[in-house]
Amino acid sequence: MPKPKVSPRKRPRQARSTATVDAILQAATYILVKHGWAHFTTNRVAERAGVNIASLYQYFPNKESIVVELQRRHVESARPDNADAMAALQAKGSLRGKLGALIEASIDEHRAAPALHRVFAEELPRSARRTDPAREALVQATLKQLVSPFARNVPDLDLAVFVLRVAGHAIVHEAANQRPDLLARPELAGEIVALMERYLQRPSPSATPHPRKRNMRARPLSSHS
Amino acid sequence: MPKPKVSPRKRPRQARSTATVDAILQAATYILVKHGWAHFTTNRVAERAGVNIASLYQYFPNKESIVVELQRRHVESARPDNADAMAALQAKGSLRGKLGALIEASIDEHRAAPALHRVFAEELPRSARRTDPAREALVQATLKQLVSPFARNVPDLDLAVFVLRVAGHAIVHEAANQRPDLLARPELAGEIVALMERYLQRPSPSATPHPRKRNMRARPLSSHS
DNA sequence: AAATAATGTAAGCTAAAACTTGCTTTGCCA
DNA sequence: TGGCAAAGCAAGTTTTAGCTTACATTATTT
Repeated sequence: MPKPKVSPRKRPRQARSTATVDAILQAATYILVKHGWAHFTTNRVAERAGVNIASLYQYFPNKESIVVELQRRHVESARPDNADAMAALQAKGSLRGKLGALIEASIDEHRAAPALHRVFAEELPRSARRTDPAREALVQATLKQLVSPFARNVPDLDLAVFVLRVAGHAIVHEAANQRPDLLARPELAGEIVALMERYLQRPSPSATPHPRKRNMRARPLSSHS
Repeated sequence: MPKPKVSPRKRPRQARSTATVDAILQAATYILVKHGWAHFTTNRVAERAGVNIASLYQYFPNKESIVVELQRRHVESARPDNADAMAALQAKGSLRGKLGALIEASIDEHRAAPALHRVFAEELPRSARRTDPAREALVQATLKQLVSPFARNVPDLDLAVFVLRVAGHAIVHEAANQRPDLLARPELAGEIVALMERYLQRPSPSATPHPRKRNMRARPLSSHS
């Protein structure tokens, strides 16, 4: 399989052409969000952008490259936020504070453009998706650095960090896409922090493993189907 | 937009034709798993199945209907497992036992056909995806029933159940798709249970909010970036 | 202001992929 | 064993969508 091109075949040099490119990307965003990848065609994008299809192909070598550029601009615009979040992270001394800053940043990012975010994460085929495994690994490592000083009675820190990372992201992502009402509520971040914090800081194993005495107050009201 | 048809235009009546349908579905599975939705074409499916394209269209009105049937059979085959899991759930008295049974069932389900599961969840376009919102709501309600007797100091049970449901599923799903090594490890279920259990059973609010005395042993080794 | 480069567009081409038509073969049943 | 319905297939048709060619227009440079 030949690696598909991704970089534009021509760089816009005049104001006119950068406006054209912007129009194309804006139209592409609209089509993707409104109709999904299945109906995302170059002809349609060009039509909605009000530019000729041939002009589109002057700046984008193929269909995929349009959404690649969209994703590039998307993460680009999120970078300053990430920098802020990182600074805030260093400032907080407590685990709770650090986790809170992290989650808030993630929620903000999802709030910014939830529909587009969903398309990138769920709708694109693998060929057009910018999966950056290096970035994933970096996040994993950073998170591990962050939480490791606070972990108590965690048998496998790598496993725990995986659990935390996936859970945290999934909750925010799912709320953004399926339950915008939840994303809007201020308690959400606190709940995720609680989930993570208590998972990381467990009582010493000797306290729990006594099997008797466990359910002195845990009997349900009625546990029928 | 006219609702696309989904039911076969002709029901197979002889053994020969049910074999044809099976061959089509098997080929469809192969193509989907191996090459993804982008390369999933009716001609290709028919070719691999060794049946004529016209025969395919005798039993499937269109391309989408093939993967819809695939999904139908998939959940069909998972149903007995679910029944078993439900029975096991009732048997366990403790929260830990119930959660453990639930997670184990989910892990088993993902272990059974991880590649196909991934395709259904991540690769299909919305038009071909069988999202059953009623089922989602049912899961949410069932889970709430299950955990509500055990929740301690949880401010909003609905929110908490959302958090649990999404986190649990995401961890298993992500492990199945990105980290098969993790899915194979027996500790995984225990970790997820720990995450859920401790999140649900929190100390009374008056115990934590003393800000001093918090970090008597939590100072990191070295917290440089 | 002429030359040249950048940008824009009308009108297609092409290949692929969804889907049909018309006919033959196969199996069931009296 | 002949009649009939189910099943199968060769060879299309048609539409769609990615992409190109050849030319026209607009800006920049000297």
